[in-house]
Amino acid sequence: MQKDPRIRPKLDDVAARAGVSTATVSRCLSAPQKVRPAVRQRVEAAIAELGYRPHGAARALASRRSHTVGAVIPTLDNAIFATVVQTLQRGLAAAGRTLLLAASDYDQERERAQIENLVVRGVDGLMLTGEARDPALFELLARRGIRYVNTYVHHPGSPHPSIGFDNRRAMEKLIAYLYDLGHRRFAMIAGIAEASDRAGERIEGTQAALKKRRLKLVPEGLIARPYTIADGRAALRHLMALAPRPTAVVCGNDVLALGALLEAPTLGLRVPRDLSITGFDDLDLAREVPPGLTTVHAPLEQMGRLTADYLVGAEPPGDAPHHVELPAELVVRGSSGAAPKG
Amino acid sequence: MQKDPRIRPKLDDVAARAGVSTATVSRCLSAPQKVRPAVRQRVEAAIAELGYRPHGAARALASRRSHTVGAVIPTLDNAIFATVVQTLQRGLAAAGRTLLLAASDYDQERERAQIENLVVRGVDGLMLTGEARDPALFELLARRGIRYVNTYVHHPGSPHPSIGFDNRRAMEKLIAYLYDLGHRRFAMIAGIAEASDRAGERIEGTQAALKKRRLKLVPEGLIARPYTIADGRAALRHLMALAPRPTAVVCGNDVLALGALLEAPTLGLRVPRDLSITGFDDLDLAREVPPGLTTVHAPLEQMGRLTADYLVGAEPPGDAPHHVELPAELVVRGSSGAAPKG
DNA sequence: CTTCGTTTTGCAAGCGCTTACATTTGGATC
DNA sequence: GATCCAAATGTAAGCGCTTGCAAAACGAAG
Repeated sequence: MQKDPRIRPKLDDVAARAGVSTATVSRCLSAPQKVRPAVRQRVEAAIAELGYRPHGAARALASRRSHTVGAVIPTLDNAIFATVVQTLQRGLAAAGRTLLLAASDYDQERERAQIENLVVRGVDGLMLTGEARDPALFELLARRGIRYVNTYVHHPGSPHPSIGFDNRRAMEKLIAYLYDLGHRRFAMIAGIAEASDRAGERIEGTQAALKKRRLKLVPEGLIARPYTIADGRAALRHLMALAPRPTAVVCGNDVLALGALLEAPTLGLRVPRDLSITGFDDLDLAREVPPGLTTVHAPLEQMGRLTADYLVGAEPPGDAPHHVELPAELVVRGSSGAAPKG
Repeated sequence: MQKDPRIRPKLDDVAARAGVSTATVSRCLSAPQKVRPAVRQRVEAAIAELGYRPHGAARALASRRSHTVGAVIPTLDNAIFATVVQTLQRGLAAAGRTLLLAASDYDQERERAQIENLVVRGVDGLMLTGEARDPALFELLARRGIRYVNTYVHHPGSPHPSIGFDNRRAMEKLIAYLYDLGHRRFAMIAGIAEASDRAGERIEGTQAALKKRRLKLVPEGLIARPYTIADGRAALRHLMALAPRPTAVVCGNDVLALGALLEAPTLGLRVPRDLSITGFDDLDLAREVPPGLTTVHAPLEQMGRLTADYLVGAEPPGDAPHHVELPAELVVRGSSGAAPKG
């Protein structure tokens, strides 16, 4: 194989061409202010002429920083993760970092594997989804000095940094609102708690809020389903076959709620007159689909941005773990209203 | 700083502990069948006891392969990219590769920067969106021997590998279908051609198909908009203010079509009786929103899977560029029907 | 023109691993 | 047992860059 120096020139080549040492070229790349303008210009010219591009792995090896951040999310199929990843990626790119993305498909073992993999890849920071995972993983991250943060949750007491919102409290607000509208018979179409601690917290929050009001879900009124519109539809059919029928169906997320909302007419139900339906997340669609979906707004952009800031941040993590609570506000739209009489 | 060997043990430590050379440990990691089971076991025990994890950058530097694949997409905010990235990621993970993700936000300059960045990171392969970009970038990839592929397009004549579908042909099918239903007055709500060659191809495909039938878009009947539901709504209002009114509104993608579909009732229009609306992509929602959106199915999962296979593939790229055409089938649902009389 | 204190530069030792190539080992064969 | 071959293992030279430290260059001050 012919060794053509034009192909993949290295630091040495640039140094030779510019008539300086490799150290100087290296400094031009990572700390330009440390090198005299005249020299820098020569070096930059050499770089441009040779089409030189630094070798990331070599840099990472020598400098012990990869300028890379990892994220492990359940799936990109749901906009709530896609949006956060999108914002995160933007923030990282702006700070010269590259995003390594992994999806766990809601599988604990796969999540572990992905985290390990990202650690091996040398990420400087790591965004995680939720908090439910083997403590050994957190230990691993701590031992390697990798900055990480749990997102989509807010656990002020936890030793692990988090940036997110309080899922339980949001459900409390929602139930309070529906209760004040006169609803007393509640049902819930929830996500799978085993797969997602956020789904679990929303269920718990709902149950706690009801209990506080001396209510509970109607018998068999809690259905847990994965996140698809079809699941939401099917679940609503089930719930509406119960007696007594619930007057309010609280959904663990907007996708399920959308399914319920679309199914209602086919069951001869008018929303919100016969039935109130609520979601969680506030997807774009929640605003668009008639009559508008009452839901809880998940502050996704904020979460992504703050996560990027935190993971890129230089300040050494303080003594207390970093906890940021973002507001998850109730958004009232047309899908909820006064409970039907009787 | 105390040097605790338990923290970040290295290959040497494992080798010492197992009483073998570093070469053997290395082989245990990357070619286990080359080492005798007894020895391998000792090494694996040592690895486990020490909690050893290889150093990705060092591996990449020494082996000249990063086991990393990059993807540059316009945005994750649109499910059509999220789905492909999701599938791609799965395929890569299954092959032991990690995905580096970058979004260009439909900006050429940003795309260039992202590609360069991924090259510097040492990706072994690269998924690109569309084909419209500075040839210098393709040269760069070729020079570095990085395998890449354009997706979402099919350009059999191009020197650059592609895995995707024929956007023009899909529009031809769609127009043929509408024409046969009696439609003669067409309008289009398209994506921005400057930002996306796919959007451009869909416009051209539509215009060509109409021309072939001695038709064209009604005057001022082509509106280009970014991808949001609100844009689709606004665009439909514009189009319906034209005289004569179009009887079929062809949309460049499902999001715009959804907007149009949701706006129609507020304009007093019944779909498909007064107006036919079509989309492109076949999002999950297209099936769910009444009366169902007629659209073109974009084979996203296939595209993601094949892209992963190709980028992971070992066979050296043949002499002819790799081109895979995926079917983009018309999916007829309730939003299209016979043209209204008169 | 010295002398000193600052920058600026260069030198060279790694960073942790892979992999030709050389050497040893373990059997199979005679 | 001796002989030979293939398979297993070890040796050590990098992979391309960063960075602590030393040397040189530069100016300001005397």
